Amino acid sequence: MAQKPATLKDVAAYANVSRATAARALNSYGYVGDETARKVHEAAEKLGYRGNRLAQALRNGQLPIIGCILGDIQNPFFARIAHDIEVLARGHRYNLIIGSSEEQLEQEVSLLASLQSLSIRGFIVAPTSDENNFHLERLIEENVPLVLIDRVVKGIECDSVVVDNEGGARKAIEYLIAMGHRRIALLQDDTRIFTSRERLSGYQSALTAGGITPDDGMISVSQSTVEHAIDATIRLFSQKTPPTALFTVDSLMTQGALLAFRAMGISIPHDVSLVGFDDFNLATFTDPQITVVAQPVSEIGLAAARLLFEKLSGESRPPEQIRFETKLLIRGSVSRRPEG
Amino acid sequence: MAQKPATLKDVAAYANVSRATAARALNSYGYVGDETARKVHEAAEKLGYRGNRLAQALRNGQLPIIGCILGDIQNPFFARIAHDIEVLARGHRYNLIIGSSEEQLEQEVSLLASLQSLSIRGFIVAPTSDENNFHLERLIEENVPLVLIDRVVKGIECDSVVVDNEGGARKAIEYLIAMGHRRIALLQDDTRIFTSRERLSGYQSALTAGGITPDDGMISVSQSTVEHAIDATIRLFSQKTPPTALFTVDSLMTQGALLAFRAMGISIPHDVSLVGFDDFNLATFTDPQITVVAQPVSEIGLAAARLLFEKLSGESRPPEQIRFETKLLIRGSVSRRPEG
DNA sequence: AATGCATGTGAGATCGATCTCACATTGTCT
DNA sequence: AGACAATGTGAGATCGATCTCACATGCATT
Repeated sequence: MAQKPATLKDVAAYANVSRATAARALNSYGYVGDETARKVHEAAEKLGYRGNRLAQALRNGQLPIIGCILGDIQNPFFARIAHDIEVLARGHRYNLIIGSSEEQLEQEVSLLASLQSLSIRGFIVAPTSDENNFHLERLIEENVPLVLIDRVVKGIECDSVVVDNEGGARKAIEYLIAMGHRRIALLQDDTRIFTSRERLSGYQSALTAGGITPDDGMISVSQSTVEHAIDATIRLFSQKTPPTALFTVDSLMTQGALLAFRAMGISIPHDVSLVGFDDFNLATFTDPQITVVAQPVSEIGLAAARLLFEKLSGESRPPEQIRFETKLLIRGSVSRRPEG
Repeated sequence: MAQKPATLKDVAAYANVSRATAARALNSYGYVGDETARKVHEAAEKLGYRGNRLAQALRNGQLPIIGCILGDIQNPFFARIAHDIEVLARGHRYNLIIGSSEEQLEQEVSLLASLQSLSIRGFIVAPTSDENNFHLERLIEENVPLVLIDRVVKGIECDSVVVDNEGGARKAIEYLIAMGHRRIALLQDDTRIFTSRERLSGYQSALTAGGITPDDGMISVSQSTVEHAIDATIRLFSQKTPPTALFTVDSLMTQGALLAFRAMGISIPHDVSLVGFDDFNLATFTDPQITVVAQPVSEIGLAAARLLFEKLSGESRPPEQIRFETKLLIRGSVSRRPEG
């Protein structure tokens, strides 16, 4: 059992050279005799030598791992992004550490600290909060490559990849208004979260532009899980004068709303119209099919990883802020409301 | 910019003691004077000292990180498990590295090697293949804590957490047979994969027990993604004498089948009956609601993490093999077939 | 022959934390 | 007083890979 993995010292001893020479041969730098190099490689092969990445990292001050701090890996949006980043990272021989902040600033801060103490230099973060981002500021100051994803933060100058949340929400609400709705509800997660805030703002500005006064009773806040969204939807639609339409800010909440409606015996689009932010697999299977604001999910992770590796390869350029457009996919979950 | 993080040496210098004493004070071991300890803690505070986990890991030979190699993080089943493991790991001050094998043995092997060279000692793996598992054998030999999840491998003696795949599949097929179906198709992923093989075996044994000869034309293999499953389903149901019922082996494939049926204008349960393995959020929202074999997803990650941490804390006991039961949730996607 | 340069190699320092060992102080007991 | 423990501290080794420096060679040029 447990024979330790071979170290460089073992290889050097086996090949009858010094550690320095062995290192030169294996990493091909400096002068090494052909014959010596051959011997070293042979020894490495024989002993099954695979460098200790920990020692290498300690020496050169950084670990080839990308730290990825997301809201929740169970959200298919983040899962897709994580997957895409991992694939790209693999191409650069990087691994991926995924941490969930669970939308807790404290957890985000401590995760980041913990990863930094691993000499990880390269982060992709979906920041939870708009404020108290000293931890991110410090990364920038220390010149650690950082890409913000899905969310940006004021005062933090760095690469970022987001979508046009406000515009997307506005399109959704304008469409609902055009279909005759006036009592339009919003199911969102905490407004500490950037996307939530932006989508709220698109919701509000579209309402106002449509001559409708935003009403706090039309807004419900819940965590972004199917279960919480079910409760929040039920609360929203148990009012005396319930909304005629609902806009949900992410796909888990959309699914929660669907399940809540079913439980309450509310039919879509007959009783209530629904538009969700972020498309999902079964949006076209449900009856009716669900109208959504789609984001180019497959491009977000890719873009973020690309930006990060540019920075990691030492490229120095001004921060790049990528913002993807969203698209309203009109399906069947919205009905025209005659009276308005 | 970029002032380096404080090291133990800095703290020691600031507190006017040696590195050894500073270490003793911070890690509270050995003898340290009260006053000295106070000074050291004060210095650490002032300098914002947070140990370098890399150096610590190099020293004591292991890194407090769990390596988690799953099939595909985009499958909600694995995403849930990863999430649960992460939460538990956080409690032990461990981080989680997630790698996707993408069901490629080669990728699984190289991921594992790469994580091992980080001195990670503690793995949770959903092995891709039943054969050529030298990499896993080596872990066992080297006494590295390993928990297999969702899948076991013959010849590898270690902790594992799986569900009763064969029984679950059998229940599904028996139910379909009882409802009068005889042309029952199977949509599965590669039989290299343990769960796929077990579910296939449950499918076959139930058919045989029901007096039905298994027919290869009734079996379609696809990768476990919604897109691939759509294609595979279409192929399956474009035959001259198409099946009257379909059993799908995971939730992404179930969703693919649903979308394929919609695209082909096939109605459930009127034209085709459907049972899926693994429940999913919208299974009760679709019309009809989808009958599934449910597995206790929330317990799998928890159990795996528990077993792993038992081993990591040095507990030595014979390998524990946990197998959860599955449950057939009868909803509305199966119809009785009069003629049989 | 003396100088220069290209080529090869090894000894030792370094990264940061921790641990062993040796060396001081005290205080306590015979 | 002398012996011995309990307490407190620092010097140096260690983990494994890499890099700098110094030191050899050999060959070609003046």
